[in-house]
Amino acid sequence: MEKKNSGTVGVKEIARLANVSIGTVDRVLNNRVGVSEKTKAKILKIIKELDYQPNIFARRLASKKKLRFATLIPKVSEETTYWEAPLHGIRQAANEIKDFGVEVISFFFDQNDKSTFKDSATKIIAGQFDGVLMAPMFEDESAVFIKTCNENKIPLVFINSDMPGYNNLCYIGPNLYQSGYLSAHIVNYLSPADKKTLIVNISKEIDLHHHLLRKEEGFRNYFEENGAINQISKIDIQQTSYAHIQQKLSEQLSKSSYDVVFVTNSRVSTVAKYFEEHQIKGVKLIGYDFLEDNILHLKNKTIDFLICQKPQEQGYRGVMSLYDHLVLNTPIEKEQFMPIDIITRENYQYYSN
Amino acid sequence: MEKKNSGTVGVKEIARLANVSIGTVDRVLNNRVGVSEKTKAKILKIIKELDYQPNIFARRLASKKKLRFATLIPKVSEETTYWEAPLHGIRQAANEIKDFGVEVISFFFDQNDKSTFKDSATKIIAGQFDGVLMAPMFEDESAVFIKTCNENKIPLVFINSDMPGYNNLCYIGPNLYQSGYLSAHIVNYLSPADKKTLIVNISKEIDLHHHLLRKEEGFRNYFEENGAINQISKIDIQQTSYAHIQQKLSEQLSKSSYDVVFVTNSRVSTVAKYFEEHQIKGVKLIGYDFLEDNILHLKNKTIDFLICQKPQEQGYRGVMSLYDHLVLNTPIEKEQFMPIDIITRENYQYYSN
DNA sequence: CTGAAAGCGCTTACAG
DNA sequence: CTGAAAGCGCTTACAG
Repeated sequence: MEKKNSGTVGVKEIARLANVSIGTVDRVLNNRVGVSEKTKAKILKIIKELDYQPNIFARRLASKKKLRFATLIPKVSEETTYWEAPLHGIRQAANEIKDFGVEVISFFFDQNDKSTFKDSATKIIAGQFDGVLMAPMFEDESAVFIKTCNENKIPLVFINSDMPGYNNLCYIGPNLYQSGYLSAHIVNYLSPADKKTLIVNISKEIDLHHHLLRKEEGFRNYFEENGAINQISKIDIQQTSYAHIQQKLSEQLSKSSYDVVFVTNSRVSTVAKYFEEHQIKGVKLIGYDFLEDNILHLKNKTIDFLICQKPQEQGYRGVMSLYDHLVLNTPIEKEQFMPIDIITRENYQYYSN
Repeated sequence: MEKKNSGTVGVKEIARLANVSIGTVDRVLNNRVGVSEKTKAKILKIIKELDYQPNIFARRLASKKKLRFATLIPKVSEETTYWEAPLHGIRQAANEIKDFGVEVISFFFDQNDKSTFKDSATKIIAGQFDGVLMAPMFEDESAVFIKTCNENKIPLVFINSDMPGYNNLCYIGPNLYQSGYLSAHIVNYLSPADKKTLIVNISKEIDLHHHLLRKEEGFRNYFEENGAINQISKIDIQQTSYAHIQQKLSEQLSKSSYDVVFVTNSRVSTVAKYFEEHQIKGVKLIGYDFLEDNILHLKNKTIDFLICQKPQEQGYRGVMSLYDHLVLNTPIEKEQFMPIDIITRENYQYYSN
């Protein structure tokens, strides 16, 4: 009467071998309390010897356990649609794991208003979630939130920008310094040999500004380390309205002309708009992110290169990391840097964010 | 006595509503024979009204159905390790879906020996597989194999290179023309303005050669369409030994010097080796593929750019497409072009094949 | 053409 | 601390 399934062993077989019931096997399998050390050891030994692999389908079918993840990222604004992509990735992951009993709930904040971050953070704490994914943009407010999560033993994933020195499960996002470094490397290939380069930082929030400075640092260091001839100027624009940006750019460009302009974030489309309106030609323009506006100017030939770091995948992998950690108990790599993709008008058609 | 699971409906509920047994519901669900048109219609109606979604876990747990996929790609040779990556992707996919009852068996052929392709193809036909993934490198031999698969109603996925006009499930791989076009676009940014460019095709097999010509075509057309000043020469090297390549390159370079050399495949490392041994400097070198040898020369600064098209993902998505088609019954996109990635010495660290 | 029962490999109360 | 039973939502023979 061979009625065993071929090859794979199950709880029943383990129970038989250990002379206990399957209930007891289940208890040690899911390390629940209420098993004597002795029988526990015996069962553990058998499990190991047999290299027992639980059947995830049977487990899911029988289990009623549910997990809940919270995500906390900036909301999509008129100023930038960048955060659509991570949200899309989060939703994709949520969809894939919902059949496995996990629910993902999204919270948002306004990049220009720290209080909205605090409000959402408070809601998440109150919501008793099992895992959290966040974009830690505001340092102080994030630090407070992280501390509370740590106290409640809620695993935290950071995406898009890191906060080193905190107790998070992992970081998934760009290496900012290296992306600036790469940009300089590209610039270095462009003619003429002794180019005049302008770095443009556009950002309202001081906290966000730090990230741009990391890119600037990478950019500058490339030229230093490689001894390339290059004159670098820079301009910080701390208001994001077009009128203001326009005025600042006009001031700067009246003082000097440039061969290359490097915009350290996705606002590059604003600079492109300025170039087009003012008929500025022959200046190589490099910026960040695969956004509709930017792609438009890439097609126009106003923007030459866009650097992009898979924002959608950041959201996707962020949620999946929580799942892998909490459900599958897989070890998670602490720092997961995204590829640094170079997008031009001849390969953007096939790019996947 | 509410013991129904919240929200979701199952076969039991459908059976109750239709006044039949769950066995009958199961029959129409999996469109098996032996149900009267009348009850079938009734059940179908209820399924639709309830928007019934089967529980995949229960299905897998209860089902004993197995599927078998075959893959047919070149074997890794000393000449090139390129095919490690697609194989790796295939294995990754195989691993992910093995719990879902599908087995993936890999067959190989020698790129320099068509008879090995035919041998493996024969084995696959004999093996009665449910789906096939292949790299259709040899046109005539592939055509015969494809025909047999079509007759046996075995779905076919092509990776790496396409064979348009055949009845395949989908193609997953590069747009060769566009990758040549992009390469030219990059070259166009390089100094000096009026560069002398050399195209190098290295390939033994005539069939493979066609693919290189598609890239060359894209490369040349870019300059034509963009009216850029450029002098293009080219050299076809039909033996792949280093001695032969060396001789051919020496001949060519003795006639003229070049600013840029574009190698249309992964053999670019051989050209790099030649440059290093012969102390040729200041020539920009562009080629294909994220292979260990190539990356070495990228780090050396002999190779400037590598174009890469995610070979591992091609294998992964190829197998997954068969799975999605056969198991999940998802619609599959016929042409799936890979991104065209630009790799330099400053971003290769983070590249994922 | 249709139904009733057993079973897939787990987890979940419940009883002791 | 441990066991026996019911059940998760399907599929699979088997009987009629």
